[in-house]
Amino acid sequence: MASMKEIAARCNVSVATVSKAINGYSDIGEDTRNLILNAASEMGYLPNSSARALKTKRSYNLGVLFFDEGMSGLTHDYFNHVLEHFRRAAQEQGYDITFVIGKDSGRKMSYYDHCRYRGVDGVVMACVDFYTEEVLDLVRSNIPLVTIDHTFDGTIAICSNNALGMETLLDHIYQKGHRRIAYIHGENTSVTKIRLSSFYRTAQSLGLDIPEEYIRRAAYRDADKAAIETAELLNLRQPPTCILYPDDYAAFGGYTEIRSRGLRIPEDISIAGFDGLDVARVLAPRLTTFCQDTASIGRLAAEKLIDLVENPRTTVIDKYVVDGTLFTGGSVKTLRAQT
Amino acid sequence: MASMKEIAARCNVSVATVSKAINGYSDIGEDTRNLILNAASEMGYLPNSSARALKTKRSYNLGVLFFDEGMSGLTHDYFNHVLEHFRRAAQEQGYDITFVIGKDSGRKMSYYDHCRYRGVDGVVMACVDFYTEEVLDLVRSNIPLVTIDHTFDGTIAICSNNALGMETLLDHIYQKGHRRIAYIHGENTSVTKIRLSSFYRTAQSLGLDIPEEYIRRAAYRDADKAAIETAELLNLRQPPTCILYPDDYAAFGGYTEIRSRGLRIPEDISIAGFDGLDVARVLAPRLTTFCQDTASIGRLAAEKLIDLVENPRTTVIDKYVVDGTLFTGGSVKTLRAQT
DNA sequence: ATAAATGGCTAAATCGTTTTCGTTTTTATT
DNA sequence: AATAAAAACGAAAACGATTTAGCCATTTAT
Repeated sequence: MASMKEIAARCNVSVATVSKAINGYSDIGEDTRNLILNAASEMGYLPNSSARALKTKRSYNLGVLFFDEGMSGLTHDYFNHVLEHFRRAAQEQGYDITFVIGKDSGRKMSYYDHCRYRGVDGVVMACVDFYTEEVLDLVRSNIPLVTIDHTFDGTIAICSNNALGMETLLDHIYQKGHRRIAYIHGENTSVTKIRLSSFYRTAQSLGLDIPEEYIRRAAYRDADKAAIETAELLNLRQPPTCILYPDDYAAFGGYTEIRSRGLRIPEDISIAGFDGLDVARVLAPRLTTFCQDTASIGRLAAEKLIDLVENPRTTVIDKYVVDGTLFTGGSVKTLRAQT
Repeated sequence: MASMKEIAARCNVSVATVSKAINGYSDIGEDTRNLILNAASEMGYLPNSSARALKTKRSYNLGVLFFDEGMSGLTHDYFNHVLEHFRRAAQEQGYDITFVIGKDSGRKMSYYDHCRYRGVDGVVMACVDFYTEEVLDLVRSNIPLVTIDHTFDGTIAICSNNALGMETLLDHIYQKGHRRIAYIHGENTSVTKIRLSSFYRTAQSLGLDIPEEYIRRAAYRDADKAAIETAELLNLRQPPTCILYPDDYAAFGGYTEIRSRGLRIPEDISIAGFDGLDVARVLAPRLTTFCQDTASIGRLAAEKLIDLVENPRTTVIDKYVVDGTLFTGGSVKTLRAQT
């Protein structure tokens, strides 16, 4: 309500002086500054973010771009954990966030246009299909960008260490004595590719032979599909002794299918998830899974993005890899070594 | 990049004319309008939201205020479902959303100040502690407001029909033959109060006698506490035959505790949840629960808030109650009637 | 033929800041 | 005492839109 103009009038100074006093410029006398600051707080002055943004071209707003196969948006477990920490870190530094949508959401504006329209200072993007024209337009623009779990040339990337996760998980299972290990992987994203290749690489270095029929596919968080694929695996003449799932939630589909056949976990078959979200904690036996460090990922993304916004560089090739940790539940049985 | 000024220059008209042409005013000739519109799209014109907001005092931004005991934020299952639909509905109508934070988040600005600073056109609030001074300042302000699952005088409220939910659930369980029914309720919020009183009311109308020791407390989504309370209930000399939980996730704590004692669900004891979120779907047996209609709640909140923003009224006392539906899983056993 | 109404357009003020470039006054330097 | 330098402040333009009031030229009514 109260503007600089009113403060200026009250203090008999110009609005330029008010602006400088409030923004801590050095060419304002001690006494006038105090006069102005007191008046400002008495009058409940707040800067007008629109006016400021208009003039400075800095909105203190960060765009969040998220799009996944299932259109789950904020209900996406992994993403909302990352985003929650991103939001906190951003807001601690005075940045608010805005959800960027594109034509897929029925609007005429593209992602890039939406960003321009709102004047966001930077954008974080996650889990989208990274290769549509609309996304690439944004990537090629001069808007500071941080990608999560994907690497573009010339952008900052924050990546969960999926390769390590898969390696750790598989190694753990191997150490427990398992040799027939199946992997139901997720949709065709860069994350999945990394996990899959890590799976093969680790298997090879362990000397494991993974029959092709042990590799199957179910979408992220699709428990029903996971159950179906589990059934397929169990029906094999030589079923696996352990099944890996794309995420903890999908692993539930496994629990269901396995138990509906009267089999027990882990006595009759072992399973493991990926993500380490809350759901993994509540099952009995607890699910062995690889916990991604969503807090660090979100926070780091915010910090690096803000740093890029405030210290523009022409070329950026930073990639930060965030490690996770293995959570050992009771869903993987210790077998005596057998080949 | 391209501003109205540039379009005006290119078309040899004034910027006023450009503005009117773009905003569909009637006093612009057919031909000039087309000229301008073509130039605008060729030049990739986009309105500048800051400039527009500065002049019109309408930001097309809606504030989202959410605060819960556990600081779960976007990871809160019920809330993120509601919010996802709120966001979609809002963005369909050209509104973006901004997370409003207050002093609790370590910033110097209060909720109200944050709203003023960003010039949000309206605010939706949910699941916060509705009676802090900071929140009340916002409620008493002249910013259009919609509350979710809480009623203030003079604001629009969108409420999930928790009373119906509890009644439906309890009635269902009663019909299944249960008479000794325990209820582990959530934290002390208005929602919990409604459910609790509905529980008592329904119990009374069914002629049920609920011993005080059957009523216990665990925070929302606190599976561990729920497990502890479950243990207490099972240790009673006269344990219940069915236990109600504050939410589906908490019910998991029940599964765990119950099974760790070698008891079976529902053969030895029945349980039911509340919320009907995805997690309820993946357990075996599926959890009987009351599904809140988060999609309708979120969408309705957006529609009503935007309507209020665009059609200001001085007094508002609307309350919309959104019904949910019972999901009958296999977690409640049919007993032969016994008193 | 004149007055009134209409259509099509513009000038200019305004929203609330930031920022450049002065100007004035004071203080330091020689 | 003259000059230079520093300190404190202000005028005004600019950011990109919206909107009011008015102007001019036609058209229509009288």
